[in-house]
Amino acid sequence: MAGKVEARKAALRQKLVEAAEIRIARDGAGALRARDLAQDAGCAVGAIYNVFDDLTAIIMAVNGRTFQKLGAAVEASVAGAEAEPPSRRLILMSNAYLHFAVENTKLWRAMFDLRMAAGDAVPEWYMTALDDLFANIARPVGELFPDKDPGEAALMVRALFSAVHGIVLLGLEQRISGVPPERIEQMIAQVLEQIGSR
Amino acid sequence: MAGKVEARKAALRQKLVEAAEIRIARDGAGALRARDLAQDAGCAVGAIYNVFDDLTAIIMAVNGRTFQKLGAAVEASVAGAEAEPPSRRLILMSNAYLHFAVENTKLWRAMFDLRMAAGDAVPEWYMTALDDLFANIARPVGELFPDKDPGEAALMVRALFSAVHGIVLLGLEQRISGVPPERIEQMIAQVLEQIGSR
DNA sequence: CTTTGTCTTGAACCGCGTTCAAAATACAGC
DNA sequence: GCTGTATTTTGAACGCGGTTCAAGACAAAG
Repeated sequence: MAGKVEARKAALRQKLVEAAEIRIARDGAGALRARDLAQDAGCAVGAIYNVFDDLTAIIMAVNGRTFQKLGAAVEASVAGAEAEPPSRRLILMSNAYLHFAVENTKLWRAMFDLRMAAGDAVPEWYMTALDDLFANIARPVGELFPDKDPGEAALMVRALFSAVHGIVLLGLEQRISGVPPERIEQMIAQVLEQIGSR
Repeated sequence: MAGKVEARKAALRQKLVEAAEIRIARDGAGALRARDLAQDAGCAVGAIYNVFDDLTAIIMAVNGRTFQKLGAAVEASVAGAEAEPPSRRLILMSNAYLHFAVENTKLWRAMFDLRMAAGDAVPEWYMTALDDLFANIARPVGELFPDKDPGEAALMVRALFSAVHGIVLLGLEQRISGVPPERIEQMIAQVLEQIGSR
């Protein structure tokens, strides 16, 4: 039976990622414990390290899945809305981002909490997913500012994404704004409408 | 000699906070070690706990000082610029915020990294410092939108702060934008100018 | 069936926040 | 001062948690 080991490894990988996803979603990435994970996956603690370099590698794997879902949610929010004005589409995407963050707070946080270990090579899937997300934002931005050169437009795309991210981040943080999601929607709309109607 | 103990305690408090500030500024809050701190302050590990509840309390104390400095830097950036148009003043404050973050990255990060332990009472100094900061932002916002009611204006203030915070945060993060500070200034200006000139 | 290389196991290692019993120190009453 | 009591300071020890590693289990080849 050749390849049995490979299959075992792959199965363990998947079980570990699934267990980690459940635990992160419930308790946050900071509460993830190797021993709990091993128990969930029905393996020894040491086995984890045959399949992943360390715990952060598992969190990264979970983050990959989260990023996929986030991208899909944002993309879906403007599917079939091509006729809407560009600023409206920006607001739709931002609200999709907000709602994803509200409904998957712990998983969403895990994506940004993880301090990248000493700048060693951002994973390729990360850059791809990010580029996809930015491409969606770039379309309405291009319509709003047709005279901007590509470099400036790219900067604007990042600026808008970061701005919305900031509003969602601090809006969900108790100590800074601590306001209900409807208020956060208002904040996003206030800012983006100003930009759209200049 | 009554009160000798108090004096000792106060001196230890200060030495610990100073040592912690130096270490956080250099290595980040995550690298703060109780044993290192005790050595820096010339006391036993246990002594730390006679003076602070735990390590996060020390980080909080450092954050308090950082917040003071940040507030002062932002306020100074618009001192004597009352004649400038409001959107220009918003940009001045944002750039001050950016430069503070660039020059004190680790200390600035520490303020936001600290997960507030289960929502138990945000410290009073925190709310005060935040309100002071928001008051500075509220002035130009009030001039830009004189017709907005107070509630909406307050929301706008928070939205703008959060947006700028987001741009600075992700701008300094390698994996998302990873652009030089001048570009971050451009991003802020792009967004705020759109808002100012509606 | 034996050999050899690989996988799996979980006890052990180590770093680190925090605690606590013992030693040191401060203070009050004489 | 001196002695007894209370408080503070000490640092070794505790507990937790990520990671390692020597020993046993297992798979593939001869």
